[in-house]
Amino acid sequence: MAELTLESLAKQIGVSRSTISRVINGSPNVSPEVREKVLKAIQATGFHPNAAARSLASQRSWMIGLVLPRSVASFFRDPYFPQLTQGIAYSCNDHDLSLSLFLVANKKDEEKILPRLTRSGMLDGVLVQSGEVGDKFISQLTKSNLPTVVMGRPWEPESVTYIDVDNVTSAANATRYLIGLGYQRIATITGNMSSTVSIDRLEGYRKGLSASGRKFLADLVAEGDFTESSGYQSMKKLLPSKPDAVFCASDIMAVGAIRAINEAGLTIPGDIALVGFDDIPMGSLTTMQLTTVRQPIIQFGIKAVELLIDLIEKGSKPARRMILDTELIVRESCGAMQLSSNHLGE
Amino acid sequence: MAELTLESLAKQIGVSRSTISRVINGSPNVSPEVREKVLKAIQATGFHPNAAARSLASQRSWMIGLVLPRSVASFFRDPYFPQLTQGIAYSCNDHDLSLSLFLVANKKDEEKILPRLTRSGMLDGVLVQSGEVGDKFISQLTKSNLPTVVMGRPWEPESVTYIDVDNVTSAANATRYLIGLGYQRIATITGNMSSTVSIDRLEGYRKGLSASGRKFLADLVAEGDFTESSGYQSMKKLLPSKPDAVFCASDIMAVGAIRAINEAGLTIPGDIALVGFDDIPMGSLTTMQLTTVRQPIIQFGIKAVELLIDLIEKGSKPARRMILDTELIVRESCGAMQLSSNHLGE
DNA sequence: GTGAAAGCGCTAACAG
DNA sequence: CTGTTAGCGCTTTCAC
Repeated sequence: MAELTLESLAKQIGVSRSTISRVINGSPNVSPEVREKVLKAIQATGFHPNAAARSLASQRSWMIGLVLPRSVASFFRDPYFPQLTQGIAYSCNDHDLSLSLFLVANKKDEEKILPRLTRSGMLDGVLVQSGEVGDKFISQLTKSNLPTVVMGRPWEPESVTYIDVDNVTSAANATRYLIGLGYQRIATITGNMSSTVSIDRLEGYRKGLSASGRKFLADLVAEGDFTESSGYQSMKKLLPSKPDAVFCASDIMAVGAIRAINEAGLTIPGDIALVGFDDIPMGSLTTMQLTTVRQPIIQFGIKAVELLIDLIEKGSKPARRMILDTELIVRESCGAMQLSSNHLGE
Repeated sequence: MAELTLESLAKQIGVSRSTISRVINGSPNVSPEVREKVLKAIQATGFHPNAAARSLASQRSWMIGLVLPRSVASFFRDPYFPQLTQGIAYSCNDHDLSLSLFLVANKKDEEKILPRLTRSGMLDGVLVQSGEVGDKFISQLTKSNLPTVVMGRPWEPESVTYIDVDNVTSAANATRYLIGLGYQRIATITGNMSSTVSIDRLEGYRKGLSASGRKFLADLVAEGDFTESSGYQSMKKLLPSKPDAVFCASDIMAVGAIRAINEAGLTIPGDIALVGFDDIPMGSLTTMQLTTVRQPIIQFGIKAVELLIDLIEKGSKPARRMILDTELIVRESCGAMQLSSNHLGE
């Protein structure tokens, strides 16, 4: 088949290429009859405008990037990220955007990818996962002219647009909930403390304690790194301190903690109560019904895309901030089910 | 800062834009001195060519697509896919390609995405995950002019390029291995039989049985769908038939089977031996050391990208076919460890 | 070895 | 409401 272009199509149906361009781009300045005729021709020929030519002329690519910096190496270990990616991808479909995925493996990738992102005009904007404190790569991105939405609180939030959940309040609420259930020695397993999300959740844990007049005890805190095995190791470190409850900064670490608790011959929630964070689908991970702070992961992705679209269309300034709500989902592992039956309807 | 283009850069350093283009694209027809000067200027200014202009002129986008059809809904449930994606993304980085991700959620997405894929010139080629038998979307893709590599055996393999592991032989070997260990009633949990991979692994199971003169018994076969819960349900269905070993078509279904076996008060491998497929990282899934058929998932992604590059550069014809090897990883769940200590070094 | 010139296929003023 | 025209920033002949 001959190359199908605006020009050739235009000749076929006897209009100018501008007219076809107008109907494709939804311009109101086309008469109904002509629009009908053009639409029919497009349908019949299966014409689709050339993306490169379109981008070049309009200075818009209709493509956004999803960037996972090197510091987010756990990326495809934690079910959180695949879910997030799914939310983002579906949202892109709904908005007729294409999604480009950049997984940064190493320093060399960073150097190759950064200029491609910021200077090639390939993308209208990017979504980048907040990584470690001090990550140069992310700050170079936010300082560039490319519309950028950071997912998770950035290290230096000044004048950068980001979306996050309220980790501090969520963690404080979870901790206070455990206190309310009567637990005395509430421990926490944190993520790696080089990330803002871990800092925030630990901060929430502290606040939850102090709001109820409890002391913060260093030997009831263990640092993990958002992997299952770190949850397991951290729990083993905590056991000698005899906690009767543990707030885990992620579900996947809670799964590791469960393993350590079981191995020690202890029961949940009888000996140790547990609360996680995320509410990832646990079907395959453990049979324990985990009480957890639910993050609206899919929604997070959807909102992130919409925030980015807003940035692209209305400019990056002023920086915007969107904080999504979480919800404490009470299940077996915190022991509340045994104390009351009020929550059984969950 | 003023817009940086080939033209403006050329003026700055007193050469023509063709010359700069030549050094960027590695043409040999540039004198060493000029090349040096240009390189320095590019370095200093951080110049990066505009992607759209480049694509338009060269008819190449240096971008490939990863397409996950609707029929692969389990996508972000099974750890297999995130790993595969990672392999593909890293390989793209190495080859200076960009990766575009298309997750098809529904019929409407299919209709919107297909023409964008095949007619917009946005992509140099696509990788598509083989889905259900009869998937129209996939066959439209393979019949288009867009270079396409199918991952997994396609429904109609004639003249389509694909990459796969030898599922039939792998499953047959696993089955024969169980026979060799002395098991008498070997069952299997399959994936959804609408997919070629499930068909192939069941076929291998049959071949493994018949190669040893065993009969194929319908009540020792249960159909799952590659989810953990389907593994659990399938195992429950199989229990009344008293199998002493089970070959599971995926690790994630094996995890479900383990759960069902444990719930029934039976032990592994004492009462029932188990072999899985994939060799996904099980850290967080179960404490059982699962014997399994290892697929080289990351390698699969890397090779798929290289196959696609070959198609793009040398044309889609003739169709190519690449079959990767698997390896049986012997661990506790098949009972071999108790029979001999030869494999302990694994 | 280097520069000039002709597009690549589209959008977006600008006329009419 | 529609057509004409001038680019968007690059690659790629073609001369020199």
